[in-house]
Amino acid sequence: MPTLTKQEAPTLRDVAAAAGVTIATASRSLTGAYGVHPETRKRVMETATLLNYKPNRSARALVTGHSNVIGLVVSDVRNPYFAEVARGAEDAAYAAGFDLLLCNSDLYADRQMRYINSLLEKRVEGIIMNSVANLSRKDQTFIVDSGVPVVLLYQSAGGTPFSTVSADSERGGELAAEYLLAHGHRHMMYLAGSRQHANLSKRAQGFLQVVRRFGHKAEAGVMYGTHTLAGGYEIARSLFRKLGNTTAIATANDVIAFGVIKAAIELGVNIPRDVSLIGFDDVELASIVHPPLTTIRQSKYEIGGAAVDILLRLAAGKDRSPEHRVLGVELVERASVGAPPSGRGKR
Amino acid sequence: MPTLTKQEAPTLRDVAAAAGVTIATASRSLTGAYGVHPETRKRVMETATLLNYKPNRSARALVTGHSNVIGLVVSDVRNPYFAEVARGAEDAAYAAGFDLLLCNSDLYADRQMRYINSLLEKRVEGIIMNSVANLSRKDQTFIVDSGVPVVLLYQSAGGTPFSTVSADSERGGELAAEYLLAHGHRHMMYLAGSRQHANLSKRAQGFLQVVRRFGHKAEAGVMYGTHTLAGGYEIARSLFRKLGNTTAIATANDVIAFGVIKAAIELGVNIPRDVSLIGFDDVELASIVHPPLTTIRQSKYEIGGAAVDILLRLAAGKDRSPEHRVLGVELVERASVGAPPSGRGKR
DNA sequence: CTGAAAGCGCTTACAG
DNA sequence: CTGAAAGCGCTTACAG
Repeated sequence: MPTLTKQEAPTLRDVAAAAGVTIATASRSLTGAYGVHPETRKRVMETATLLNYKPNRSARALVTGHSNVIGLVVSDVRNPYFAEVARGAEDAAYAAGFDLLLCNSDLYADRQMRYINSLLEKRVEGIIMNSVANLSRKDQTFIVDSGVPVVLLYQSAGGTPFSTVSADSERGGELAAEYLLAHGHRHMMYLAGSRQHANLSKRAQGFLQVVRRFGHKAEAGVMYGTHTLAGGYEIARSLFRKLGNTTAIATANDVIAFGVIKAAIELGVNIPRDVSLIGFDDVELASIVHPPLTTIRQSKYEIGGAAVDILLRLAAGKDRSPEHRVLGVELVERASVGAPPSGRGKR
Repeated sequence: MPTLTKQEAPTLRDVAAAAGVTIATASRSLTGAYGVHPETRKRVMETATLLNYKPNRSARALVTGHSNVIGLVVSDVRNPYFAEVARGAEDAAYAAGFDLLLCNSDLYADRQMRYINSLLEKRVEGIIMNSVANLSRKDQTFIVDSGVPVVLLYQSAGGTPFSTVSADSERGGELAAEYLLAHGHRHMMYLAGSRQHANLSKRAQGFLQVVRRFGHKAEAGVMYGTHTLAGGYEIARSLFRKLGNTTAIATANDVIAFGVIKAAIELGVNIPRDVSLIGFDDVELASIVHPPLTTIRQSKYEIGGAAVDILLRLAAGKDRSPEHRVLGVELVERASVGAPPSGRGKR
């Protein structure tokens, strides 16, 4: 096989010389600025493709001040929720000619900050971050002061300097509780995931509020952990050992519910016969899990797209005031919720 | 010119001025080049943090010629396989101080090429691409000629100018066939996904070879489609309508198998009682699906990491000769494969 | 419509 | 150890 001779990549100067113009005219021809004679432009374009010219984006970014890059900082793309968000964001970015930098933080503050710094050095046009809750006050201020548009993926706690996009978490939690109560459940357990996670907390809040409003005949406990399959699995294993009178489990996201299902299969617990289960997210796989998971659907892909939308608007204009969007949720009825078993759940 | 107001991001010049040195010394202090007096360096570093200075990566990239960015072009991050690969790649990149640009091509040639061009303009240090099979000869040559290190995520067809990293697809296919045959299956169907996809084809090849070697008493058909949940679902729906004597289904990846499961649940087909199913990948969710999916495990996360490894080596040295890595596979036994039903599968 | 020139913010030989 | 200067590859006022 012939080894390629690594010739230097042609620059604008090469194109200009070959086309018999100055680099100014070459630049104008290539960037589509008007005020160039059509024939000149045509000639430049042709020699550019002939020479296989590719503009150096670093050089362009340096002079224009625009990187056309957006940073996406999520906990972990392997979480199907974030994969959906990432795809939605990437499609929106692609459509606008922007690139997306993927960062997985595992929600570690130091890793998040290292990413933030790196993105800032890259002069990204904006940053999408799932959460900022585990950062210190100082780190948060640092980000605000940097001036980059930031959109967070949870509901605004009010008065945030960051934009936010999220599903209506509280309403989702309410929906889950109402559904469980309607099926006769009175003793429920809420697997809330991380305490610090704003969305998850809101979901728990919505859930607990409805249960509380129901009166003294219903009750719901809360268990915290990590919002992963492994986290749900761990908690479910201990929960199943002393189920007591709880007849239904609600989880802060589908992945936690998947962990519950895994534990149930292993321990021979039948869902929904022995215990009912309702998730949150409606991840694609929720429908093929056993049993198909009843859950609260949120529009993950659209959330990613909306986040990019906001960022593009913020990056384009001089108005940097934050925007907040809340997308609706709906209950998706499948097969993981049934009536409480007759033996348990009654005092 | 008056001094800059505080809104403008401070530049090296600002830091240098504040520290009482030239930008050359400031630069050397910040980049850690040796030959700077410790006290001078200390002073520069302090004023840099004081001014909240962040080096402009575009400027640095322009002069050094190093972007420290790697491009990852996959079909779709929502495919759990790619999510795993992406995470493995991102972790490796992060550890090396590189950033990862995420691109979803849906395997469309034009979208792939637009990404390639964009990455080339960004002067990425390397590109990880799941496949190049659907690109024209011309496009492939274009990529080779560009000189960027590229690693593909499938087994080398031999003599490729690109590096490759993948699991041992053929061996995986063999493993699946051997397992099914050992369980007494003689009439099998292979859901191969896309015809063009090298890995998937290799898997089918390995599978069919073993069946063929078994002799005239065993047979296997092949059905093509898209390698997605929806694709598996579609094919399975039609397959289940006229199952004939086929008693086992093998799929080219887990996601296709998930589609089969979904169709099975809907049509009341019981796996593995009515028909056995074996997947490929061992995606995290494979264990909690109903029934837990027997499948061939490949090390997805490690594949992503290995791809970055190769790229970093290629980017660092002058040796640009491609490298090929094949990672082992293993069968993970769960509950989706059983004996053939007594009624069918016998002539 | 096109050119000459300044400059974006850095790094790095080359001197001293 | 530090400075003066060139230059990376572009874009864009400013003239003509």
